[in-house]
Amino acid sequence: MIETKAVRVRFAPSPTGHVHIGNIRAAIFNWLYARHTGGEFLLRVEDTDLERSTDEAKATLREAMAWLKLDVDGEVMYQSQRRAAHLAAAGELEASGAAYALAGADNKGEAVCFRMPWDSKAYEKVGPAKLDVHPEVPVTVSHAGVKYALVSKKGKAIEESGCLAGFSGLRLYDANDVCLYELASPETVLAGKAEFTVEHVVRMEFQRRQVVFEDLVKGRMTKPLDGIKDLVIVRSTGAPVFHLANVCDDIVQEITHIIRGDDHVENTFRHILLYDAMDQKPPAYAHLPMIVNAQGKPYSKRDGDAYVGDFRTRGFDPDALFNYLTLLGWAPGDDREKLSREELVAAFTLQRVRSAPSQMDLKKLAHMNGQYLAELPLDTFMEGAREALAEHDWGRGVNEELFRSVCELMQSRTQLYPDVAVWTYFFSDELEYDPKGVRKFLQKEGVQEMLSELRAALDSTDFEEAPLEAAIHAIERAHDIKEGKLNQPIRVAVTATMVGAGLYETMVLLGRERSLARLDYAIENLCGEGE
RNA sequence: GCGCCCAUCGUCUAGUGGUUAGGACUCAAGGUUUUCAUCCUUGCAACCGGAGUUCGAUUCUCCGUGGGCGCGCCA
Repeated sequence: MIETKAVRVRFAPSPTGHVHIGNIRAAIFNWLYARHTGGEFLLRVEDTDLERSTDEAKATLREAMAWLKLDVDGEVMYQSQRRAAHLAAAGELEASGAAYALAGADNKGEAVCFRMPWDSKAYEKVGPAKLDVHPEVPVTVSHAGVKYALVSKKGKAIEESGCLAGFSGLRLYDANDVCLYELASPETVLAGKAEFTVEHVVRMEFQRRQVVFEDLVKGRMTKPLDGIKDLVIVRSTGAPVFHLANVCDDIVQEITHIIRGDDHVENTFRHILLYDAMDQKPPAYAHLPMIVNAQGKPYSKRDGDAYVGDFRTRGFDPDALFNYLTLLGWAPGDDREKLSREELVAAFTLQRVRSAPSQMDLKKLAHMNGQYLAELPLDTFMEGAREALAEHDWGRGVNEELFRSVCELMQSRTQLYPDVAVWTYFFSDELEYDPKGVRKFLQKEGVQEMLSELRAALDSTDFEEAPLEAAIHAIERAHDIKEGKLNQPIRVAVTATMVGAGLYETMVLLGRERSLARLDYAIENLCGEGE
């Protein structure tokens, strides 16, 4: 019988700035996985870099998560408070011989360095390796690794180094094919009892080994051990390094699945060895593809739209953004795209995550946002609209009843909240008439006359949809033009634009006084033949 | 430079050893609508290249090419 441990995942951002769209996507995937499996979603704030971590960043982080409704289970862990535990772990590693002291380059003290273990379950033999070495640079072999120089195409020396474990069965040869050195007993070297510097080496041979782990989205991952370096886990200042803190805390929080950005793949090869050295079983890993900008490049500080808060101020709905971001690098496998939280939770699996980077498409996001806005409860829509309206002078302190009616009328045709900028004509009398509309619909033969007649007729017309329509149609019939032909001229006259909701409804909302005043203004000042 | 990873319409993606390679956004053309939006119909548009395996490769393998990531006493 297999006992399956309850899933525990975490989002572990470092609060050094605004929350990046890629970061929050990692949070979303973690959250989805936790909810899908009935596990727990933890938050760990990695604020060990005290100089760059700010309270403001911590606050915006929590805001962004709350906005996207990413509810956290359990206590939030602040990594800065775990420093003692991290240092203790480093001490144990050093005591057991798994880590060693490293003299600081600037003589400021000793750092602690984790040595890639000589043996591990994660290693796998891949056969012999042969490397050409630059003869003028001596090869050094010590418990801290092997340093050597390869030869570039132009004959220059390229300095390289790798952990000692990467060079099992190492042999160094000179130009006469004489073996100058053989790593016969790694124990002696590992214990720091012997160190070698060998000159005039032109070739090195060793048994290549690689580190292996199974990634839930990328599959089997391998990396040659000789390309891996030992890892500083405590700085010479005495501060624990990310790698140590990260692994220690994941152990303490009993994290079962680490779901994070692709940029951490390389760390994983070393982290699993750290787990090993601490006698812990590594968690499962899932590395998510990166999100890139419209140029196909990673988001940088120059991309203003990379921060979660920006999406909010630009008028996106959190559920729409959540839905869209979920679809970046993941798909349910059928043709569904607009999915509710529940549907997303039900459908989400790590197996279906892609492993190629994907680009944001703001147009598609906006389209989806429009769908979400249209379905929002009126009161929720009003909140967002009110916020966006407050950006405009004419949009503050508006009549509540009118505002509600306008929202009702316009909700279905609003894609982004800032689109409410076009609602001016409902709330203000300072209108800027669309010149194209004026030319096309008002400065036409007969329009002035018909509008005048309509104006007169409206004095005795109820401002309700049906009577308005009837009155307009009567004029049209009298002038022998198609019903509806007069609507656009009227629209331009009373709203100053060519687009909007139904004309009759719009006029009702505008009310008699405003509608007639604008009609008067238009007849007097805007009509007449254009030249 | 070295290492790891990736590659289907412009973009997000589905999919298969034999399919008219499907959907969505965008764009274009129609229809509905008093206009706009919604909605509906139609259209444009993709398997990076080359070898190999195979009766057959977009799919499997290898080699290129392109892209991303990593190579810190940052996280």
